[in-house]
Formats: sequence, structure tokens, C-alpha cells
Amino acid sequence: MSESKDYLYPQKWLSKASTGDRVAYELRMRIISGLIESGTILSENKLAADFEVSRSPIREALRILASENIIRLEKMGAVVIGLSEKEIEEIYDVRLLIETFVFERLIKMDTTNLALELSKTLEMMKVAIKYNDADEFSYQDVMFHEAIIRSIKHSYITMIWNNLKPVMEGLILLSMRMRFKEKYEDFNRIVKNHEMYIDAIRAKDRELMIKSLHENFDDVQGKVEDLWRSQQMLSKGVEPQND
Amino acid sequence: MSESKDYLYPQKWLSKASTGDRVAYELRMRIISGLIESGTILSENKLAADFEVSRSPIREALRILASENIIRLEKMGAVVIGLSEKEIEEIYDVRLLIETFVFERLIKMDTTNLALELSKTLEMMKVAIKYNDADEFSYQDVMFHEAIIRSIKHSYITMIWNNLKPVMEGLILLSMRMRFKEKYEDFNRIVKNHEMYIDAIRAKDRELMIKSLHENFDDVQGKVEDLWRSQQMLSKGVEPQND
DNA sequence: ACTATAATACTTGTATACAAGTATACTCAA
DNA sequence: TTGAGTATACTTGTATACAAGTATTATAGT
Repeated sequence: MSESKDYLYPQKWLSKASTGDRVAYELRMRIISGLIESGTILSENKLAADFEVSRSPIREALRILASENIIRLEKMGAVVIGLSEKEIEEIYDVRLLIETFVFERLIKMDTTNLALELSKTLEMMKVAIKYNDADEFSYQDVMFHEAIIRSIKHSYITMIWNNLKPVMEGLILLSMRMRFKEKYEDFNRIVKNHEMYIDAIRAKDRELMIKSLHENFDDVQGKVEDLWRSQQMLSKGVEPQND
Repeated sequence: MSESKDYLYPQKWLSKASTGDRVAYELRMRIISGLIESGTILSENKLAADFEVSRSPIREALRILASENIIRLEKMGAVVIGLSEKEIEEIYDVRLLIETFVFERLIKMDTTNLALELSKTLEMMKVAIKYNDADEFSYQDVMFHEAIIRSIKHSYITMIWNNLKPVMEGLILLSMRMRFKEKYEDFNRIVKNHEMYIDAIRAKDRELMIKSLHENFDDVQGKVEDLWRSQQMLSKGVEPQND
């Protein structure tokens, strides 16, 4: 894990991660970005050689990615599933599903502290926009939704989130990096949308929340084609995994 | 993995499983059943010695159980979380959530084949009841719900199911073993309930489906206290993991 | 040219070895 | 008795070795 290649995943987010986790994060980004094409067969030995680590952390990484449904472990090799538009839609189905569930619980709770935390996070997002920091913006965006989901303290909803989060984060990272370069004006809408979400939580307004969720959904979902373009862009200079 | 202890998980279901999976299945049962108490700290070395395997499959098993939220990996050792009533309720929350989602999709599909498959599975359940085979019954019960969930071919809903399934299966196994001994009359109601579910799917009757789901929910959920009693019963003769 | 069989070069699964870090217990000093 | 510091026995993370199985390739026979 010490090669000189460009990494797609922000290295500073990995300060405490084990080698296995690092490999998983990086491999995930390469798969989501399309750098490693769907259908590719990954071998533990080749990956170990590429990342210059032993098979142990590679195996660990492959199990993680398999549990996220972006690869499939077979008898001989791991087959890359990747993310087609269908899968991305499905991810957002699940996000909608769990955030709707969460909101129903939130309605019965005191949401003052949560709303406050979300406001803070949104402020950070604004700063990230100001300083053109796509990665930091993505991080805060993910934290925004994580804060909402964790707030109801439902361990099995949190479990689903934990399984979904890495892929979501990857998607958001790629999407935001592209937009910071090409669609800077998008961020006004994104900020507005998050403000709407906070208002919905503060006011416990179910309709407003659904509206905001769906707009956020359309915001990412509708722009998938752009994302694929951006992936082409980001893929330059790094060679594919397999021959 | 060749010790002479009594196993809680049906060994014949593990014919093709790797050592790591076997350990995971067995450990999961011991945790769910309360045989290994919540709060216990599991060490890889001790587990490896107990199961008479190396640390590699043990590590694999621990990762699996951690992703299912029944243990928590820490710096020194894995802490058993287990299943309190809160967790069991949460599992059923999620089952309700995803099965409701699935049903909405089913309504837009041709459900003839699915209804047929479910009828077949239900027949098998009846045979299992007739021959007093709790494990076979549990297996078919799980397959019943799995068939429904898989039928919509939604990879991320399937992913959630895959994460939930092992724990659900364990709960059902323990619950059914107890009932076959103590509450045989329950099975009439369970069969009726599954028939209702099939009818709902065939007729695409949303209300009937919700009714059946909730009854099934109450059926297991309401009987948690019994389950704990049964766990005591099943736990006899096997000593705990830790000292 | 084509099939059957054997050799080979891969694959994963498991066991083991070693390194680095952490908690515990013990020793020595005040 | 109490406290600081050190030794020790544990822990996990990673690398490596080996075994068993599978696909592919090469070879021999027709």
C-alpha cells in the first residue's frame, strides 16, 4: 500500500485505518469510478502485488467489498459488479427508505440538538464550498446524513447505513469533485436543499422532509450521466487492475 | 472445528461452508441463544483454541459477526453485543421495512410464479411440522421470506437481507425448536398466516399483506420471553466461551 | 484436424510466524 | 501503604508457507 500511483480516496482520511481498510477504500473508489471495469476478475495475488501488501489485508478488503455488493466472490477470483445506473437507483431507494423511517422516529423525539448539529455541519459545508474543497464538502455531506440516521439510535438501521455508507461516500466524492470543476452553481441548490431538510426536522414537517429528500435524490440521481463523464476524467493516468 | 461439543447450528447445513463460515454460524447461535453472554470479551486466540482451528478463519468469522452487529471489534478483543429485546424489535422493524418495500414492487409485477413457489415452500413447512422437524421448518420459513425478497431482484434490498438473514435464521431456529416441544399448537396459526401472505401476494392486496406481516411480527415478537426460556433450555450442557 | 489425457500454472483456504502495541501485574522506592 | 516505573503476558495486524482444488495449456495418439 505504498506505491506511487494516484489514489482516488483521500489519504488523510485513512490515518488510523488498517492496511485492509485502506485497500478496501481505494479499491472501492476504483470500482465505483469505473476505473476497474465491471466484469473484471480480481485475484488476491495480483492485488497483493499491485498494492505491495500480503494477501491477508487483501482478503479482508475483498470481504468488505463483497458485503457491499460491488464485487462477488467466486471459486476462482472475485468478479467486479460495479455500479450501473440500476445499482445507483437502488442505493437511493434504500437511502430514501431508511431516511423516511428515521424521520418517522424523529417526529416523536426532541430534535433541537440534532437541528443544531446539522446547522453546524451545513456551515462547514459552506466553508468547504468557499475554499473549493470538494473532498471536505463530501465528507460533511455524508456526516450530515449520518447524523440524522444515527440520531434515532436504532442499531439495525445504523447497520444498514454502515453497509451503504462507503459506496455512498464514494459516489458523492466523485460527483462533488466533478461539480466543483464544472458545475459550481449546483452548490447553491444543494445548500438550500439541506437548509430545507433542517427546517423539516426542526418543524417535524413530514411533507417538507419528503420534498427535500426527493429533491436531493433528483439532484444526484438525475445527474448520473455527468458522473460517468467525470469518472472518465478522474480515471486518467491510472492504469486498470487487470490485463 | 472438530470438537465433540454439541453444536447449536445444524451441521448438515454446513456441508459446503468454509471453516470461517462454520465458526461464524456456530458462534452466532451461541451469542443469539445467550450461551455466550452479552459483554463477554472474545479473543481470537482463545476461540482458535476452542474451535481447534487457526486464527485465520476465526478472524473471518469475527468480521462477519461484527457486520451483523452482534459483536463489536475493539482494540483488545471482540465484545459480544448479543440480542436484547431492543435489538430483536429493531430486527423486526427492518424486516417490516424491507418487506413492505418489496410488496410495493410486487404489486407492479406478475406474482404468479412467486405465489406458486411460496405454496411449494409452505407445503414443505407442513411436512416439517408433521414430522416434528423444527430445523427443517425453520429453514423453509426463512426460504419463504427470502423468496419474496429476492423476487423483486433489487440488489441493495437483497444486500440488507443478506446481512439480516443469519441472525433472523438463528432467532427462528431457537424459537421453533422451543415451540415444537412446548407450543405445538402455534403451528396452525403460523401456517394460516403464511397462507394469508400468499393470498395477499396473489391478489396484490396491500392491506391483507400488512395484516399478515404484523400478525407474523406479533407471533414472534410477542413471544420473546418464551424464547429466552427456550434459550436457557438449549444452553444446557455447553460451557461458556470465556472464563 | 481433433480428442483425450497429462502437466502446469494458476486459484483460494488455512495454518503459522513475527512484529508492534496494550493492559496487567509486579517490583522497588518513598 | 502508596505510587512510579518496568517487566511480562497478553492482544491484534500482517506476512508467509503450505495444501488442495480448478482452469488452462500442452502433448500424444488416432
